[in-house]
Amino acid sequence: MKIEILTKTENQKILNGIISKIRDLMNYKNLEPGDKLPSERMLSEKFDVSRSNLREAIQKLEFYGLLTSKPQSGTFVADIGQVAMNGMIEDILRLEEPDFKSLVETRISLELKTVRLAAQRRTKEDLLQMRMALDAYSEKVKNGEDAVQEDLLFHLAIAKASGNSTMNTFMLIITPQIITNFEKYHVCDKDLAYRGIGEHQDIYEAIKEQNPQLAKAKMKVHFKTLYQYCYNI
Amino acid sequence: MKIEILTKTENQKILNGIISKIRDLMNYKNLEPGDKLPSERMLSEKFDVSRSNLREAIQKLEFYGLLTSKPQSGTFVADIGQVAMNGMIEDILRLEEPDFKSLVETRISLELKTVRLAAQRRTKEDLLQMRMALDAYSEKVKNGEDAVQEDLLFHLAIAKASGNSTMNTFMLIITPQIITNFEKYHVCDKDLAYRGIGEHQDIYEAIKEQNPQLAKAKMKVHFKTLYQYCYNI
DNA sequence: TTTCTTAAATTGGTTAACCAGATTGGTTTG
DNA sequence: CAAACCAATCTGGTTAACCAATTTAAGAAA
Repeated sequence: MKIEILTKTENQKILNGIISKIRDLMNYKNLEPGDKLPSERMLSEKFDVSRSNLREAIQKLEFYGLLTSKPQSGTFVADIGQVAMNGMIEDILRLEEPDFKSLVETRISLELKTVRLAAQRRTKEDLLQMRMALDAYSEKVKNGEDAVQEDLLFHLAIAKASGNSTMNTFMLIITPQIITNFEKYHVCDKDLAYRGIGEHQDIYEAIKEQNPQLAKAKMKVHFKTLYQYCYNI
Repeated sequence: MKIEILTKTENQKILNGIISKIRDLMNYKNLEPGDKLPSERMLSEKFDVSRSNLREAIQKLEFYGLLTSKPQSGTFVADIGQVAMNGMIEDILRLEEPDFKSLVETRISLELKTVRLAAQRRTKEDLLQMRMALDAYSEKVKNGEDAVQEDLLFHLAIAKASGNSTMNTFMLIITPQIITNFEKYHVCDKDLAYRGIGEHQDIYEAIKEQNPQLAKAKMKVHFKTLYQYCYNI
């Protein structure tokens, strides 16, 4: 068989095609939670795709919790009924690449929550890590150096201190994309960076004092100065 | 070479081991943004792991936006400096499986935002889809059937109407895990389901009227009844 | 007829061989 | 001397062969 190299978007298209075929099959066969899918080999032949592509598709559905595969046994429908299964797969297929505005919106929403949780739950170790990130940030800014990374680490330290592993994960997912965009558009100028020092300090103090409402307010201030230029992009 | 089948947790451990080795290498070699990593074959030999395992590790770092690999060319460090790179990898390695409480907290926080955005941005198609999900839910409840799926689809319709693809994705990620837990602990009794009809209706109306604050308030009410039993688990 | 045993077939996971495109270094050519 | 060219090599991606655990069902034993 001839080997073909695909770009990532082409590959994505094929994957989505396979996923929709899997959905159709599950509907046609009326597969219910716990039922076993046909084997990978059979499906790849039936759909006329390579087994590795089919595997990728299954793994994507596994990521969203819709299928689970057991070694040497089979791939099974998760505990999700047909209605929800169809709805979710449709959503997954329609998912588009996130735009910068979506990322920023989501970050603000998440951080206004993590900062409150951090104020409630922070341990001494959490405080120490935040302190270190904060100091590293100040140092860089005062030396006139770029401090986007240190800024980021301070915010990630807050996410960690929130004690919510889901939000922590989400912050990790969106953070690098935000950094990339920030650097691309040169969002951070020096004046902004200087103001950032005091704002970080305020947030840190509020968390230290375990004052969730104050922490949230200070985070809001921080975002306001951060993103006042953003929406012109 | 002898083939070994691993459980998913064992595999996860190996993956994390490889990731930390990649981090060490990047530090030792002072790799900067844009620099090329050694080839997969070299790394797999150097780390004494299979190439496929190494590939998985790289793909995980790609998922978090820390590396990008170009076909027939190489794997490159993303536009993230060494400090942030180290911090993020450390966070990724420490990530634990989300507990139910984290999921619920995150869902509430996300949905209180998506519902406001949906009220601002919903199109007529969005309304239609929400209406359909809502009717399907009522129907099921009135027939005394389980309606967890239809409930879910209503909430996903709101996420879609929010016009924020990032939040939409996040909702898709956490939703199946929440359903599974709900069904496991039998959170939803019939009384709750009946009240859900009216609450959904209220949320829908607020979104239709494009009243973000009211929509948020109604969503809060909905969550209150939904999760009043949850925290006993 | 029922239950236990066992061997063959099936399955998802893993490894190794292979492919096509990109890179690179040297050579040729203007 | 510089630019264009070309082939050998290297790279990530893809496929096919292989592995071991599981499942299945046929056969033996009760």
